[in-house]
Amino acid sequence: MNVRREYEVLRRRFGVQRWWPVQETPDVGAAAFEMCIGAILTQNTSWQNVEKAIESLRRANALSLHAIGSMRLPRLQSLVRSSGYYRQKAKRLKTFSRFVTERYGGNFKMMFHQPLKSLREELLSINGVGRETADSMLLYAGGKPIFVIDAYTRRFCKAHGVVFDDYDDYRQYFEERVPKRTRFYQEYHALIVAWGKEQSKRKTAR
DNA sequence: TACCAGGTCCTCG
DNA sequence: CGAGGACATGGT
Repeated sequence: MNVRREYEVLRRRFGVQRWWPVQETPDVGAAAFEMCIGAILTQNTSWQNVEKAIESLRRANALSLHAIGSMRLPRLQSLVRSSGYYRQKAKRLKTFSRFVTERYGGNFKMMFHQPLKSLREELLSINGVGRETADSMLLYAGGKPIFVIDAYTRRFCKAHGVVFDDYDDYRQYFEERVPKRTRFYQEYHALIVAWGKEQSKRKTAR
């Protein structure tokens, strides 16, 4: 497929998405942390359910490294319950928070100051953080130029006759065909999600 | 009622 | 490795 052209097609069809402008928020650290939490909670789960969980965390004043790290597990489980797999996810949130606390002395933002490649490796070493989750964190929280591949992206590719076996092949496919710019990657992925949602809506309407 | 949703990890052969 | 299963809620 013509990856550049398909971007324009999506852009005309769905308009500007501008997901989570973390870099333009007053408290960049807080917004980035929330983005990372969202990335874990959304694993194989609808965003709608994730939003409820994030709202619960916010109301409980629990959207911080320290809060999640020190909270009792059952309490955290009940706060993220609506996101599904809630025992597993509560544990993953804790693992992630503890990792950052130990590795960076609780200075969450410092994490994104190291070289991209080693940072990605590091994220992947955390239990509960796989490639899509790591890349979402890098792209949307860290503002790093990494193209995120998810179920929608694979479906989008397939619809255009492009199929690979491996996750990283998809990533490479996009990255070598569009300008290496964070904003562009963010917007493109968001547009693919918009496309994917419309597809599933249409399917159920048939 | 059944099926799906922006994955990841573990186990077994 | 690689296939298969577990994890769980909320919406349609």
